[in-house]
Amino acid sequence: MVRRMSNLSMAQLLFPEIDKTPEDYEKMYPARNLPEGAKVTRFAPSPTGFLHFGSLFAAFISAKTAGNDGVFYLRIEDTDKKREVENGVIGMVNGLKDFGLVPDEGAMSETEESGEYGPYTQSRRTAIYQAYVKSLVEQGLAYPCFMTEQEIADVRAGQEKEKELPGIYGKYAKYRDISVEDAKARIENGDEYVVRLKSPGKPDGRISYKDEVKGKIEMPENILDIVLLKKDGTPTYHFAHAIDDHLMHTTHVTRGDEWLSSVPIHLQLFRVLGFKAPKYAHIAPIMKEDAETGGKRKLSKRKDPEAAVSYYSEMGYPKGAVNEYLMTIANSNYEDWRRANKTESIDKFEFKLSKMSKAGALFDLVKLHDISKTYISTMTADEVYNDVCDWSAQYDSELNELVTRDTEYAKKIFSIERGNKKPRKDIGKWSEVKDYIAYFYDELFDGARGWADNIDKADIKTVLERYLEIYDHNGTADAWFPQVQELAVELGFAKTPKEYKNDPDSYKGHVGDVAGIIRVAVTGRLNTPDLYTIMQTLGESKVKERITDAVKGL
RNA sequence: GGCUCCUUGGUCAAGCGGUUAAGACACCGCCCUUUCACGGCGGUAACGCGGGUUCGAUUCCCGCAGGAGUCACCA
Repeated sequence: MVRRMSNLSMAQLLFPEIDKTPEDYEKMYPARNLPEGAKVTRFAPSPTGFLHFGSLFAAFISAKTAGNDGVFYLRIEDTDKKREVENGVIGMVNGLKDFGLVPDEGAMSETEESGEYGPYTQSRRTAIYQAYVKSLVEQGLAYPCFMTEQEIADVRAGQEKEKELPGIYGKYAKYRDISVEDAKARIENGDEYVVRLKSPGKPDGRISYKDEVKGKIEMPENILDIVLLKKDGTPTYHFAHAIDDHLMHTTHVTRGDEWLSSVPIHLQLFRVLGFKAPKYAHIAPIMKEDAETGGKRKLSKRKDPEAAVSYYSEMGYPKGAVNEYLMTIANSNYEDWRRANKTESIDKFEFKLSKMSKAGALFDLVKLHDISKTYISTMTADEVYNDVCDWSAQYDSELNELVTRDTEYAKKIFSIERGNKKPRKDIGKWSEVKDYIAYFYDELFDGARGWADNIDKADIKTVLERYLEIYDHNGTADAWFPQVQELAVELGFAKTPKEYKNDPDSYKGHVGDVAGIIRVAVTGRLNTPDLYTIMQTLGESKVKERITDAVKGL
């Protein structure tokens, strides 16, 4: 009885201003009205403004777990002022949006948010956390701790020396049973304090739970009197996680597996608070081959440019392609599904947490590039055009000027060998486009160069001069190649590569060499898409001008 | 160091007691082809090590090794 009285007055001493109770908040945030089995997930970053590829992956997994029926929301974990960055929130929101991840509710910018379960920014939820801590103190489950940093460091040093579990617990929990009078005196004296959980854990206790991706996991129970509220009154991650995910009715907590080892703390918190714990899915980090050690390591913000999602925007990987790649890493059966459902939306694929890999996958830029090439090859010319415009507007003003100057011309270029049954797979990212289309624009075309060295310069000249004479811009695609063949035969080249192969000494080369000469004259390249289409796109005068110039240059 | 997770080709990975150990990317070869791509066909290449259990282990158990994560008033 005395004990209870003192708990109540302790709570009142610590939180005189807090008048709401947990019950009040439970009423404010009732269960969500969702279909049976619908999942509620979240992405909860610190607003550093820097979106790591691994975080994007975690957000992607969360969003896919919620699927179409559930809710995926964005919560901002800004309880550490040291980490904060100006406009960090909008940076995260835009980073997600760049890859098509738009939360159903939650923070939208530094000041705006949507949804019924807010605030979604932890710095605006202080009163909520404190109400729950107050209640815990009333129940004798939490207490103020006045240990100084130095004291804690000393305790730790001693524990390490004795090879004991480091932390504040048992006999090291100096203020576990502090009296109200003592606390009052210290507070009046201006001493700073944190509020700690009076951990009910037993030293040899074990807990086990089933992780949605890692499977059954068994760990020692938490016995540490962990900090609930920091000295400035803000909550620690652990406490905020318990309160927020409960009040926001999160059903599945998907997060990086660096959190795996704090699950015992979290489960204990949920139990002490009387909450039902959510399901956890701990996902492995995306790794990177480490050139220095030859091993694997996490994608590093400092060492790897591709760690920042902005890298993919800058390089111009379409968001759909990045999504394809993420899903490939997430669920390996996705590639099979995609092959069987080439034109279906990625949303039709049934993503499963249980199919995720337990170990960290090595990031594979080459594979991303391949997936992106395939993805872009299925886009229409208009889609390519629009994406190139959007990308270049932000990252390459010269390219942007070129493609927007003459929209029809640009679209014609992007239409070449596109939309047929075997579309070209050549562009992997938008930053390659300028080089790829360079010869369609005089400003970027740097002349006929790179002649194949198996043909004499004199023969090249003859080919071009004769071709100029017979070139018929109004000819059909079907008539074009036979004409080149005729020219080849006339000038001593084999009509087909096969003929040449059978008797190389009788010819100067074959029709492919002739086409190659024209190709170099017109485009300055040895490898291009279909030459006829290119010439049609360039226009008669431009083709003739290029060939004429090439002849002069020889 | 304690605790915990992970370990199939170069990479991502199927597999869940008996398989010629899938498939994809990359690489190599051939075919197709006016070039380059694409596409088609084929090829090289893997169960970390040591013990068990079992008629039989990639698969189950135990060690070991290696890798990763975590041990804050950071998330």
